Amino acid sequence: MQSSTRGRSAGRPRSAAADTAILAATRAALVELGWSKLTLGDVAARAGVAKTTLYRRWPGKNELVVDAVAELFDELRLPDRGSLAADVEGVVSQFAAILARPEARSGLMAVVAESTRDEALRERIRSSIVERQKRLVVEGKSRARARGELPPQTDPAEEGRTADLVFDVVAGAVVHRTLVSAEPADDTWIRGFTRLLLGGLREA
Amino acid sequence: MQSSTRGRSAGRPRSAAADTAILAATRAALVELGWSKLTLGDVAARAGVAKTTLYRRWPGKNELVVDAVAELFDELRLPDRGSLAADVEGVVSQFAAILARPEARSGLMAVVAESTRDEALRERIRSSIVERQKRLVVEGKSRARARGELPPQTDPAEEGRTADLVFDVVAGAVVHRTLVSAEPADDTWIRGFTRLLLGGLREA
Amino acid sequence: MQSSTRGRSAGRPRSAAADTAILAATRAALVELGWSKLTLGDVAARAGVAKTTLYRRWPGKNELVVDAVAELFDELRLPDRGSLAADVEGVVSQFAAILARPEARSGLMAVVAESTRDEALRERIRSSIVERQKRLVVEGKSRARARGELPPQTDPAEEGRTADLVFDVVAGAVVHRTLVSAEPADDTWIRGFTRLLLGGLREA
Amino acid sequence: MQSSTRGRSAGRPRSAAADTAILAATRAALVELGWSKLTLGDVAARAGVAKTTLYRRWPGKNELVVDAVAELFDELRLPDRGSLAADVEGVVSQFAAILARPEARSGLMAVVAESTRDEALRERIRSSIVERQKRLVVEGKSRARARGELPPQTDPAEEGRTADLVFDVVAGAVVHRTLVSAEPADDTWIRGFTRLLLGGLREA
DNA sequence: AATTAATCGAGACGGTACGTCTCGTCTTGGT
DNA sequence: ACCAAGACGAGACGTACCGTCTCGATTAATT
Repeated sequence: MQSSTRGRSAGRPRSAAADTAILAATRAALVELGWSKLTLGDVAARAGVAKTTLYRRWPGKNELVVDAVAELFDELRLPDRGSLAADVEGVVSQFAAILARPEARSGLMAVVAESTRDEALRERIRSSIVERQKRLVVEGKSRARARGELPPQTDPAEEGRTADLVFDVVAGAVVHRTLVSAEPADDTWIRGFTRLLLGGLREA
Repeated sequence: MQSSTRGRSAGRPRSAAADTAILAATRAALVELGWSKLTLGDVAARAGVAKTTLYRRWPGKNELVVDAVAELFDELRLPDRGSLAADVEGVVSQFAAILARPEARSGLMAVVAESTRDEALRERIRSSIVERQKRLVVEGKSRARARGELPPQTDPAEEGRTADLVFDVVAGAVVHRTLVSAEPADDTWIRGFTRLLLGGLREA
Repeated sequence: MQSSTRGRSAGRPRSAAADTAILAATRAALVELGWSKLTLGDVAARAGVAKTTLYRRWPGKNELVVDAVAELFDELRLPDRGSLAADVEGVVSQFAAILARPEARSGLMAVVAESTRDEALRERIRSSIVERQKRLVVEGKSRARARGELPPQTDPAEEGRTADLVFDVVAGAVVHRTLVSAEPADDTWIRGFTRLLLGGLREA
Repeated sequence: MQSSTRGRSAGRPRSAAADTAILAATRAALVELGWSKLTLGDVAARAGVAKTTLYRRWPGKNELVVDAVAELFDELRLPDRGSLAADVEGVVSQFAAILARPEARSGLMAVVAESTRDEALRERIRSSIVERQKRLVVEGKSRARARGELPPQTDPAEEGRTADLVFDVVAGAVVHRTLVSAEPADDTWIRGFTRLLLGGLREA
């Protein structure tokens, strides 16, 4: 009795609007309550959805928050500002702006903390957030190379290692500045950091 | 009438042994259960202490974990290995080793996450962990200066800013590498990172 | 749109079996532990029910015990033994037998004590126990009147007052004998009490 | 080397004022909080005394409340009003007045309830309250006999049984009226009850 | 006057139960 | 087959008292 070709199963299809509403409700709850006081019952209520609907789509709080937060980082862009230094400053500035938003601050570190004991969650974070944003480093480098600010690529493996290192340094420094040291990543700080990073890159 | 100057307060004094037992039990619970499944009732039971004793001394789970984790970082030393590069590699290596221990991994990020919504907790982390370990940066720099590897100090304010920046970069990069990217900070990575950092420092 | 008239409310309906199990468990706990050592957690465990289920249905220990004890008194019957004296002796004997059971002894006085400071509880006791059993007095009187042992009813208000008085005297005397004086209400005592009561009734 | 005859032990003697203060504080707490919310810590604080002092003198809450309540019933008097009926009405009225006071209402029934599972407490209640007040029945009867309202005593054992019965009926009826039926034992009720009681007594 | 010993206040201690909250699952009837 | 509603078993939360225990400080009677 299966009419269509693919497994378009019978019965009422899942509401597409529900996913959007749930993720938005999750971010709203993160803003108001923070991660530890966020409850799935509350998210369901905000989204106008039953708890069962929520559990049907996400295994639990951690995975839900990862998805809700991941969307925030997709806003990052790498605008061409003419020089490598300016490009780096621009993207760092955008990154700092996202980390200044409470829904990101609260959620991101919490799921990272949880991920230290949950391999599946770690993988989810890596694929949804980390690897997804490494595009910025790769793109930035190739653009700098086109401008002649960096020497042409040599060993691809070495290339990957350097990209990973740069990503850890950039993301780590901004996160540590804003969340651990709890001081603003303002323009002065960003300029200082960029000078240090590019200096290191030229030497290495 | 109170005879003495300060309040050698009346009543039975608090047991000093209890504090030690509680912090050790907290670390043990972090290893076994991780932050989110750690319960204060369980910690109390492990420490052979009543829940009330625990609540009498710490306001809650977050503050307890901060204190339990802070002690771990006091193990950090800055041994003189003859050159700035070797010194940095040494301390980064120790730092990475601590972050490889599950009681640190689980606890540290979680309290940072909580601190995004709790000013008092943020201050506790800062004074117990962050500021406390900046000593390493200061000491390393002065040692390098004595060796002539760095120019003598000029502006003290500028000096402080640089120390903060270096601390954010070092701590942030190692944390991001081990917890977010979830890859080991092995000797290869440490050498690469140190080269980048020192290159940047010389330029800046 | 709600189709039916009254709120056949949505959601899973409450388990009817739980109520029965909880009241039985309450009586069992009263027998073993008495009122003051009875805990709602223990009752829930005995009934194979979660604490929340219990709190969803009763506001607290007092109300639960009232309901558990009230059922005991519904066993009282007024068998026709041929004369008013024999009827009274019969029902007093049954009443004494109930008060000899530990689940009644423990619970009844305790909730009466609590009710001195809780109007709602007082009303609950009155409707579930006191007024409910006054039927025995009314029925006994009408039966005696049919036999010609008592004069026909005159003033209905006066009638009600007398019924209340008789109920207080009978219930009070038996309770005081068994619980305060703490001596058994055996056949000798019951005969003596019945003679005194009926003597007074004929005069009054 | 004990000099004196009795064991007048050395050391600081117990404060006599403390007992008075504690019993008064207990009654005050009964009025404000009732039995179930009365805590020994609170009583100690009201009495300006340490908890240890209180536990040194009473085994627990129940015994303390018995002693605090027992003093209330010592106020009962049997004034000579000229006839048995008037005497009974007088003492019943006093008894009802005491039971109208919250410190008696709250405490009395609670300790009776507790006593159903505590033999030592039951004995304490009996000796401090019940037997102590049976004097009223004995005195009332002998006075009535002197007036010729009752026949002279015959069998002493039978005499004791009757006194017990009368005490149970009087105390039980008043308690039941005021605490269980929770209606006032006003003059109308007292007159009705006295008529019933004396009618029964003359017949029996 | 010095000694002795039980009392006193204060308050921390190991326990236990409280009543509430959230979890993730399981029934309902309705769409 | 999906949905909203809401009851369910489970178990941690942070608080309140329990009755006991250490403290140093009093306070009389005995030396």
